[in-house]
Order: sequence, then C-alpha cells, then structure tokens
Amino acid sequence: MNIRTAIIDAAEARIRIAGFHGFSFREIAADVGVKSASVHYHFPTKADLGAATAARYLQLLLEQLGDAIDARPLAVKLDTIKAVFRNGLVRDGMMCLCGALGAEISSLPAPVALQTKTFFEECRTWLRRAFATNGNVDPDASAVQCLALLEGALLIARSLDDVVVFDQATLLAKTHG
Amino acid sequence: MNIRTAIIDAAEARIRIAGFHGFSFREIAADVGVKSASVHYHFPTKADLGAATAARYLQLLLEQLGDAIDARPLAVKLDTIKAVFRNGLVRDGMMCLCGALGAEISSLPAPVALQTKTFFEECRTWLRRAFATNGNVDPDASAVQCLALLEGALLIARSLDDVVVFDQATLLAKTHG
DNA sequence: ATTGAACTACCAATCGATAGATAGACTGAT
DNA sequence: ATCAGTCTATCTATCGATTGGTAGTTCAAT
Repeated sequence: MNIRTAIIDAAEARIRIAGFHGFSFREIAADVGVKSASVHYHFPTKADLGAATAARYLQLLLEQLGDAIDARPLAVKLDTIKAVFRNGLVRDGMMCLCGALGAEISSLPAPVALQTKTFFEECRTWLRRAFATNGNVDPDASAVQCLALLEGALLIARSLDDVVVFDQATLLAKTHG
Repeated sequence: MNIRTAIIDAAEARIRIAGFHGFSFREIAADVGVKSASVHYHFPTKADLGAATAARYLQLLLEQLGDAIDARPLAVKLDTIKAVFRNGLVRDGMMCLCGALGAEISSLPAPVALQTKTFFEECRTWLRRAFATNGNVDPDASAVQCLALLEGALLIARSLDDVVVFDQATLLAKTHG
C-alpha cells in the first residue's frame, strides 16, 4: 500500500544483492510497479534513496537487538545479533546491507557513505556496551572482533554458498566474551 | 610497457574501490592511456576482464603466502596473511579484491563469481593446512574463522576509516591457533 | 605479406534526472 | 453544499551522458 516503503524494500534487496552501483531507478520502479519518475518523486537522487535505505536498515536492526545493557546474559545478546546476520543469509540469501555498502565505501555518495559509517558505529557501540556490562577486559576490541567476524562470515559463507561456513566462523562469538 | 598488465592493474584498483558494477571500460582505458576498444581487444567482455583480474590476484596472494605446511611456526604464517590484508588497507587504502567481489557475488557474471569462489576456497585450504600442521583441534573451523576475521576487519576498518579497528579486530588471529 | 595492437567511429541500450501533464483528494470560503 | 484552489502522487516523454560491445582502419614489427 505504501509506495515509499515498497521503494525502500526494493532498494534494500537490490543493494544487498548487487551493491549501490548495481541497481537502477528503472529496476526499482519495475519491482514496485510504478515508473522511474515516481521513484524520483519520493527520492530525488540515488544518494537520497541509498541513505534512506541504510537509515531504515539501522533502525530495524537496533529494534531487533534491544537494550545493550539490560539484564540478559551476554551470550543471549550475542546470539541475538548473530541470529540477525544468520537470518540475512539463510532466510534472504543476501548480504548485510551495510556490508555490501561498506565494500564500496570510498566510491559512495557522501550521504550514503555517512549512513554506512553510522551503521557500523552503532553496531560497535551496542556490542561494546554489551561486553562492558559483562565485565569484559577489553570491550572495545571484543566489539570490533565480533562485528568483523559476523560481517566476514556472512561475506565468505555467501561466496562459498555454504551456511556451514557461517556457523563454523561464528563459533567464537559465544566464547570470547 | 605491457598494456595488458596495466589494464589488469587498473581493473584491480577500480574493483577494489567500487566493485564490479562500479567501473567501466572507458575508465580503465583512461587510466591506462588507451581507448576502450583496445581494452576490448585484450579482454573481449567485462566478465573476461573481471575473471582475469581475480585470477591474477589469487596467484599473487599465493606467492606471498608461501608453503602452508613448511617449517615456519603457525604464528609466522598467520602474521604473513594478516600483513597481506593489512597492507591492502594501509598501503593501498583499498578492499581485498575478492572481498569487494564477494559482496556482490550473486550479481556477478558466472566466470567472475567462479574465480571469486576459487579465491576463498584457496585461502581456506591454505589456512586449514597451516592450522592442521600445527596440530589444531579443528583446523577447518579455525581456517574460516581466520578468513572471516580478516575480510570483516578490512571491511569495517575501511568503513570507519580507522586502521586501529583492523588491528583490534585481528588480535585474535595470533592466539586461537 | 602477415600479424598484433592500437586506433576512429559508431551502435543500441541504459543511466540518473527533469519537465510538464493529469487525475484525484483535500481545504477553505462562500 | 458547492466550487475554486492547492496538494499529492503518479504518469508520459524526453534530456544528455554513459554503458558494454562491434566494425573497420591504420601502422609498425616481423
């Protein structure tokens, strides 16, 4: 019903498959069932669409993660973020949106690059606080380790077309807290 | 001197910055100082150029890594592969070529996707043998963990524009052998 | 004379983006 | 209640630029 939302849905899927340089307004329009001029009406430039898509992606992630410093055990929190990435692989067969954007970060329009950076900063902060609440000796390093492991595992499991690779690679995520 | 090599050099740089969908024959031609028709002479299609670029990238990596089962201590071997990835970040300011390609794997022409997959398989095999030679309890899992950590650390350090992030994220690579 | 490697010139298709028209829904004054 | 004016969201049509790719030519080296 909401065309604007449907446009972001289509853009998210396209970017997660082919990156920012790998989709066009006409493809998005065809996905949604409108003309490309209508997509430009909602998002004047491709940068606007990319930034809006990344912003919504971050918002939805944070909703799924919940409070980083609540009473849940660290293992539960880590399983939660791990499940989000794993679902992207198993359910959608797609990259993390910002993983795809991050791979081409230095060729992105400024607003898209900024949103991508914000995504990773927010992920790092959430993980750092989760680790710190658990009394981790180096929560900052643990946070970037965990984040790198998740993004890398997704990238490689998808490239090798093997979910087992993701599970093998993320075994550590439970234990190095 | 060798135009063909210069074309692959340019393609490698472009792909590592903007991905497979983010460069054109005309850009490559301009980089090298020839016309786009000359690039097509050496590489008839974009898929040919992409696959050749990935193949050379793998070959150069394997040369840098050396024998996976020689007498070097595991820590030295891991430092070697870690340095290769770190150099890509610090010296070139670029992604791993196959990290960039892997992020868009399901939208790549078949020959390029295949070469990308081969790259990760070769990396995994090298790491698995290095871990196994050292008596690691689960060399297969350790190999994909290490590979995921390296690719993920590169991706996130570049996105956050902070080399420290790479070093923090890859601290584990030495100890979990 | 043949060949490798470059060139000029072009193709149809697609790119992101814009202009202008239109149909319907809402708003406020009569 | 009606009508004029405005707004929203879409459309058709088009722009100049660029895309991957091709045909045919030139020229130096063998």
